[in-house]
Amino acid sequence: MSGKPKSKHRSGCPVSISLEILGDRWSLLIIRDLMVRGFRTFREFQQSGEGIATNILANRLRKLETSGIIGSAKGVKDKRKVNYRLTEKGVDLAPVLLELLIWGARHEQTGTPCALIEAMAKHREAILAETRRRWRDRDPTPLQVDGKWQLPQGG
Amino acid sequence: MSGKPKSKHRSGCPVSISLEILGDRWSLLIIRDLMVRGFRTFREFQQSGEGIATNILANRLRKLETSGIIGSAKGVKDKRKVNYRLTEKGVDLAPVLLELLIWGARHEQTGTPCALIEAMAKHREAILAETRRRWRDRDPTPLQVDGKWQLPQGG
DNA sequence: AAATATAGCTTGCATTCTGCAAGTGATATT
DNA sequence: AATATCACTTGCAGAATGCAAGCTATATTT
Repeated sequence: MSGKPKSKHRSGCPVSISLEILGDRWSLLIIRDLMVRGFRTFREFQQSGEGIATNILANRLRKLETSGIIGSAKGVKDKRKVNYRLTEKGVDLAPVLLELLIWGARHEQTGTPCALIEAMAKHREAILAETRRRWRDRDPTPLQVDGKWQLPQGG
Repeated sequence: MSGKPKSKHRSGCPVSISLEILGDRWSLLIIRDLMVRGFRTFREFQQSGEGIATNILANRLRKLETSGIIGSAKGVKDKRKVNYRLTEKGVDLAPVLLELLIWGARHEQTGTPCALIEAMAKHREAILAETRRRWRDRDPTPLQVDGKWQLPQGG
């Protein structure tokens, strides 16, 4: 019953508030795995290849859930498993992720072919529309498999 | 002359590499201040209102310069001052910043009016074009003053 | 049914990063 | 000449991170 405000932000700037939630090395990678790789479980995130420690992963999943970006549910077939999924708030991060991808691919040595980068920048809206559609339809197949994009009409 | 690779990345994923550079609570805020508020000096960043510590600020400015996102030059009138500026690589972060802004404004309590958020989302391309133009023309006036956007035809 | 394996964490500990206050050196102003 | 300002640097305490090991619940194998 205290009169204190629940959240104390550094400032009212939306960018600042977004960074308080997402501004670390791991959170957006987890969201990427959920969004484009179709990962659902703790194990999958852990073996994602980036080498996140299990305590950090558990901590980030908890924070993302608290922030309303992801949700979780126990597996029905295998009750040991916990299936994570993006919320609408989470899938709304698709543009952020896509812009980070385009920027990194353009300016850093990532091995991404130039033509592919420019194609992604050009078909930005189509990629985002497909991402949202897949989420709405609960389409479980990954958008990206082994680094290759699975888009309609081969964008 | 060693055969070691200069940079060891967690993975080749562009998102991952972008986050190794930008994935913290402060870097993108400094870029925001350069891009939309017209800040140029250490003092200005420090007094930006978010409360960054001076050692962290110095560290981030150094890292951003090493990454080629910003450049710096001693002041000509006042030689104590160091003027920072975005490089092209830095200004290419405008879409990332804008998407973070739109996401935060949509999903968090930032006091941003709904109408303004949707206007920004709608006029995305115009805002980005204006940002790039201002950078190319070295237009020194801030894009945003006291939280109000200074855009042609009042977008 | 008992033993073993797997999934999703938690714990302990050493290292690194962060935040805060104070201090420093090079200009600039009074 | 004294004082102020700018851009940092330093010291230190506390928080976050990375790594290995352990733990509990459920599933699979024998």
